[in-house]
Amino acid sequence: MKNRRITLKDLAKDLNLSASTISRALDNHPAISDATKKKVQRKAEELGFIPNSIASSFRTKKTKSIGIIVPRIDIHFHSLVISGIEDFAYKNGYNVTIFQSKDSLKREKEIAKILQNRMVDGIIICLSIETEKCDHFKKFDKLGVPMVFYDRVPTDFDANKIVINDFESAFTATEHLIKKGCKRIGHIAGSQKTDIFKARLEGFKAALQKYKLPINQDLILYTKHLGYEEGVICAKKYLEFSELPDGVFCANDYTAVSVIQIFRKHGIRIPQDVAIVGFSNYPISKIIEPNLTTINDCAFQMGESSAKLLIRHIEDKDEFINSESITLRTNLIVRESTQLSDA
Amino acid sequence: MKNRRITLKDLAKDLNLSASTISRALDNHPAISDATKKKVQRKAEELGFIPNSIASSFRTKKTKSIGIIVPRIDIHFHSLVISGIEDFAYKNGYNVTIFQSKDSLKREKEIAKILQNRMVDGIIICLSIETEKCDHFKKFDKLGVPMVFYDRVPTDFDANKIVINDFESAFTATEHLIKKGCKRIGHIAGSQKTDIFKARLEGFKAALQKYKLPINQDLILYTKHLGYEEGVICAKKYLEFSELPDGVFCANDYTAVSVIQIFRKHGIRIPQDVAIVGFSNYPISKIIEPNLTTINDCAFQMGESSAKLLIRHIEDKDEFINSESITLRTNLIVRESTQLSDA
DNA sequence: CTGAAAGCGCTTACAG
DNA sequence: CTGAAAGCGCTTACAG
Repeated sequence: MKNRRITLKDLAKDLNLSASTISRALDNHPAISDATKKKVQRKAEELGFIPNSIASSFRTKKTKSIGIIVPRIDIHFHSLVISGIEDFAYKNGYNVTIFQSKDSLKREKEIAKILQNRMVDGIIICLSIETEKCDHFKKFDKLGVPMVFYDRVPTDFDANKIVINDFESAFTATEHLIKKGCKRIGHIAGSQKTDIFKARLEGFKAALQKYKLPINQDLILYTKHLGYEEGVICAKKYLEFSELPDGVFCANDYTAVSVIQIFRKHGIRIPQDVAIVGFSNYPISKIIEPNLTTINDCAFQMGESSAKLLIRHIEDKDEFINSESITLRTNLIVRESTQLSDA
Repeated sequence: MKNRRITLKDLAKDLNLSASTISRALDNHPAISDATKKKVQRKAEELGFIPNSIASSFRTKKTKSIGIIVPRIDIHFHSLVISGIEDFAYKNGYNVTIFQSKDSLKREKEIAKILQNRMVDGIIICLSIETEKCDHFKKFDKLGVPMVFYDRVPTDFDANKIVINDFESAFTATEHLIKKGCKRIGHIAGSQKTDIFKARLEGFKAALQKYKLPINQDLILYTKHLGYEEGVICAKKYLEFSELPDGVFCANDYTAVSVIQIFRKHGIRIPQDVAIVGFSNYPISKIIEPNLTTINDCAFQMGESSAKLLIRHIEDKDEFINSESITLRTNLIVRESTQLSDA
């Protein structure tokens, strides 16, 4: 029982007006009289007219659609970013089409190819972990399709970027430990191939230097993916030392959680014996006992900002701007893993 | 420096062929000679021709696009489902556009209105918590746009559904506690306005009945949203009883985690004194100590199945099928919260 | 095996 | 304030 859908023409015939007038009336065009607009709107409502957005996109070459490429959407950080993007996009009449690169460069390239078919007005990207060169994205510049990168951003060309200040955040986290009296501070680092983890390590070192604490290379442990299991291994390494660290700054919350759990199993009190700081403010940081002090990386806001920047670039192309780079403010959330609760 | 994009016509002129032939050649149409196909494909490659998918959609009335409406994408369950949908859709040449209802009926209706503009070939939906009547989705049936509902599904009309067997899963979870020797089993229930939580409560009761255990209403605690904080409150209620339960089946993992934490704080051993089972297999269930025994609700598979069913309905409309309902298998993952580890 | 032609449903520059 | 006309870039039924 599929009825043919109502088109502009149907409305036009019904009202004895031209399709042009109908189109303008529905678009609230200033040249159309209020009487006509009312009449058209009422009729459109009555017949249940829904404009064919594909036809409109085809004609205007605007899809009001944003493409997103993320490594995986089931990683909490990315799902929060996407949520922020969707929220801002929705409010501004854009919809959001998502693709997962699965951290595969090959798949990222495939997706980039697909997105050239004019399905979207702009693209928001977090690079796959495998991506080192971004040639497959350069063509969008030529095509006039704006891009915004977040979190993992290209280093080989000038692009719109939304990032947090990893160096400064790591500095703040480490400084917090120092101010709590820690003198022998460890760091669990992420892959040094990734800029953001490199910056976190640098921020860590810089804080130690500022406060004239020695940088003890043994206390810096490196992981590949900052996974929970890798955190367990790091924690056990610390336990083998003749002297424990009295504070650990972990480059993410997963590893921080494993350190807390392993240390506690060995009767080490947190924060009295060792204070722990994480990074990202994952949901688990509020649940683990003791609650984890961590850096709030503002993922939702990162999504909002990405969408905002992208839509601005879509809607008014300022020929003088080549690229914009925005750094978001993070904040340290102090919880029990560095501070005894009052209770 | 935006160059005009290459179109079929450009290729046609270049090769002294008609646009029809180009179109067919690129589509691998059987009537076109292999020689021509080769020639066309080579030229297309050379000039960097990318077909305008909007024009094609407009013409064929197929967008190769799926719409998803979820309450929130930053809820882990939904992000897993979406991941499953994206994965299956991608393999089959579909892309995926997401909308968040934010659990608001008003917003869900707005989105339903937007999606009538022919942007998508089909829709996958998890109803907002506020939704009781689904009139705003019925028009898609008339329009011939297939829908698949998952998790929270409509009860007021016949629709394609993908669900798990909540009753049976709850039965299994409770039976597991009984077989571990529990005789006084509590249940933390979700809102009884939601079918799935009602079914979990029923499954709980059915297991008790089967094993001739009394159903003690006092031990059944009701929450609104099964939130972590609500779980804390429930756990404290249990502590006020003259006799503790010796097992608790929680309708989700968050409340199970809070029960574990609160009980342990009061020196209650888990599983020796009280055994705990959750529901959903959230990431935290593997991290909390003791690890949580829980029902794996197969969220990713639910996404895959939803996409598979939807695409089947999009691609070959079988006039005889009015609606399909698929129930997925779940499984109990036994961990330390009900069983002492060997270590 | 290939081509000419029509048309999908809008929007908009131009004319009045 | 309104209309006639062209056209966006494809696809496909029809013809040869």
